Amino acid sequence: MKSKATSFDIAHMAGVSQSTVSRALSDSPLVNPITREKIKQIAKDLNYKVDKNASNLRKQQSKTLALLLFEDPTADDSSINPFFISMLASITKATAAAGYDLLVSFQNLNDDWHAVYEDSNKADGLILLGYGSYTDYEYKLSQLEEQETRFLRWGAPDENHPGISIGSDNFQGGKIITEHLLTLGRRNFAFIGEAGDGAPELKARYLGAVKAISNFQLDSNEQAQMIGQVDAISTELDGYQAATTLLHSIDDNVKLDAIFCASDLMAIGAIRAIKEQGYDVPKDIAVVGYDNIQVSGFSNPPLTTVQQNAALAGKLLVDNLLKLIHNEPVDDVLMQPELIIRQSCGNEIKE
Amino acid sequence: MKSKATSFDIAHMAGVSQSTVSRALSDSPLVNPITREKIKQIAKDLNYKVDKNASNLRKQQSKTLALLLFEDPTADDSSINPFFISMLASITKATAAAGYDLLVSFQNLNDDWHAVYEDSNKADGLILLGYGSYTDYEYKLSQLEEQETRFLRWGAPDENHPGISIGSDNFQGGKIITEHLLTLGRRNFAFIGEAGDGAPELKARYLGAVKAISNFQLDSNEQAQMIGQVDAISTELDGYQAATTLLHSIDDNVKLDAIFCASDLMAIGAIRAIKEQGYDVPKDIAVVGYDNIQVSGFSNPPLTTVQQNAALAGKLLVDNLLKLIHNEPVDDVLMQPELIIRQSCGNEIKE
DNA sequence: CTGAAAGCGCTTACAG
DNA sequence: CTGAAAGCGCTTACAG
Repeated sequence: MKSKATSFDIAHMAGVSQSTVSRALSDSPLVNPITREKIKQIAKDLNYKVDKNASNLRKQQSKTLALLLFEDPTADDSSINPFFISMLASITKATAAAGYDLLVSFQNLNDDWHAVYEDSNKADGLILLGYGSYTDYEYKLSQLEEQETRFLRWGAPDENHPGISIGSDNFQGGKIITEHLLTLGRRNFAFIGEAGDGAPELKARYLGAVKAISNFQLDSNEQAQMIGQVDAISTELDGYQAATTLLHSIDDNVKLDAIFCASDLMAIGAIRAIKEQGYDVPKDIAVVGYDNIQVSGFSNPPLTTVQQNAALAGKLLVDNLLKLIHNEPVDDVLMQPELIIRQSCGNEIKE
Repeated sequence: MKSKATSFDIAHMAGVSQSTVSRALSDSPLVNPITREKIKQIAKDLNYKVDKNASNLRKQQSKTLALLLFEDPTADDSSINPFFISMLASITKATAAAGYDLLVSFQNLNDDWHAVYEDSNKADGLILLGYGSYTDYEYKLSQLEEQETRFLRWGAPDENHPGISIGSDNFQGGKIITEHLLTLGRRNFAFIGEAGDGAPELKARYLGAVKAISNFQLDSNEQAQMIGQVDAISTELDGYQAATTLLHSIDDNVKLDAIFCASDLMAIGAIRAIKEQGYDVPKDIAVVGYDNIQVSGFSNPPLTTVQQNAALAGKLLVDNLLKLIHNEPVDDVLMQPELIIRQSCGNEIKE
């Protein structure tokens, strides 16, 4: 490989000092415009680019952000949470728009990841993206904070977690979609998805559903209830199995008429199971999901679901992280999800 | 922010020279084991991490790879080619496994992207990922090559393109899926997807289909033909519109019985259009796609399609790029795609 | 407006 | 096995 030109080479060719080259290329007003143009032309001819390692070292910054993605270790490439994919895209774009580079890393919760990027000056700040329990994680977050690493977490703001976070209001999401089902006349609900502390996002969706039901009872004096809940993580197969279990375990006297799945993929699996058992969706049982992944518009029936705004989320994460880096104050943000109504909730039973 | 510890701080605390600290932390055998452990302990206590900018500057490397993703500028975040998402994941993992970091960037074909990363010493090599015409692109590739930038391109190996590439055999993919349809008794084909030079990957799929048909005629002396082709880019809507156009334009005397779509998303749109026109899939018209995206297993009917091995592709790209960086010889690779048989091709008509 | 010089934090030949 | 020193390629105070 040809050895690359340095600012000294340019200086030599332009007949000026290396300092002047550096100034000219960074558009310093201190340089004579004619000199500047001459230097820029030479730099262009030589395809000279400022060495980032040197300039970052000198300036003590990296103009780089790092995205740490925490995934379920069992997930293979194709099963990465689709919402995260959208986030990844929007984060990448927002980062580029701000003139920063993005270092992407898929992390395992067990890795010794904390602080590596920022501490080694490869990144000016970190974005942590991942669902799930942060218990193992707590300690590392505190460490990040203690080291005064600039980082932002995707997830529900929570006083028990160190650092600032931007998240979607999962409780509200579970509430509005359940309210919609109640409006449509559904009364006997089941939830497919983990509702324990290991999956706080899903738990919040569950609690939102429960809240909607109890509000409804209070307001209308009508009966409505959550009659079942089955743990399930994320895939189509998880949803299929959970729904199968659910249908077998439900008391025949109670007519289950709505299943709220904590993810679209699980909802699609649940629909498959329900059909197999001879029920119709949505006539017998309404099924709704969460995420509004691309598939959900094309499932049969098309899925009613809750959408989180990934584009906005990515932009907020990047913009606020940059504020943090520039020592500007940043607050937690709780984004409101949006209800996407399609056919799987049974709108037609009202006709 | 606390100012970070440097190797001099460690040296001072350990009562040794800074050189010894550097050696100890890089596990040089030149350091007394006891000294080394002492230094490592202090470094750990201080949460010291080697400054990458400094060490990279000194070593003239970055231990970083850059992934440049070229997307259709019209695509929004959610419509990024699903295959690329899988690639992104596998590339990320392969990069991490090799001890490298990954810089990710979504590029516009018009950007002045060429060479920036490597020339500025932010990356040791580049991976270029994107479908479509490389005409605008050609010049920049030559420049990369001229500058002796280490880069690898995803796409069909092609003598007209500078540089080494790893790609999937799209011609073969189009051929095998068409052969499968022929085996199932389909005779009158249409292709949905661009078949021009602007989309060489899709064109190759089309040509593979045409080849399968002409081979079949030769071998069996039976009639089979490609009776239509409609340009379409990528989305469900594109497929829907293209199929609608197709059904309206086809001569009534010829019974179209198979549509090969250049992507799964378009196939799903095509199925929707076909059903709307009152035809059954696959009874009247078989529909097959390409990509094997997650949706395709859940469409109605489930989609027969062609799968490219993204996990292997990502690994090959990274491994071979590293070889290039280490001045080892690397060849073009043409990967063989795999036929995924589901119901949309009409297997049941043989029963 | 320009140049000489210091220094960012490392790694590594050189000398011992 | 260890240390003193050079130098990677920049940016930027300092002096003019």
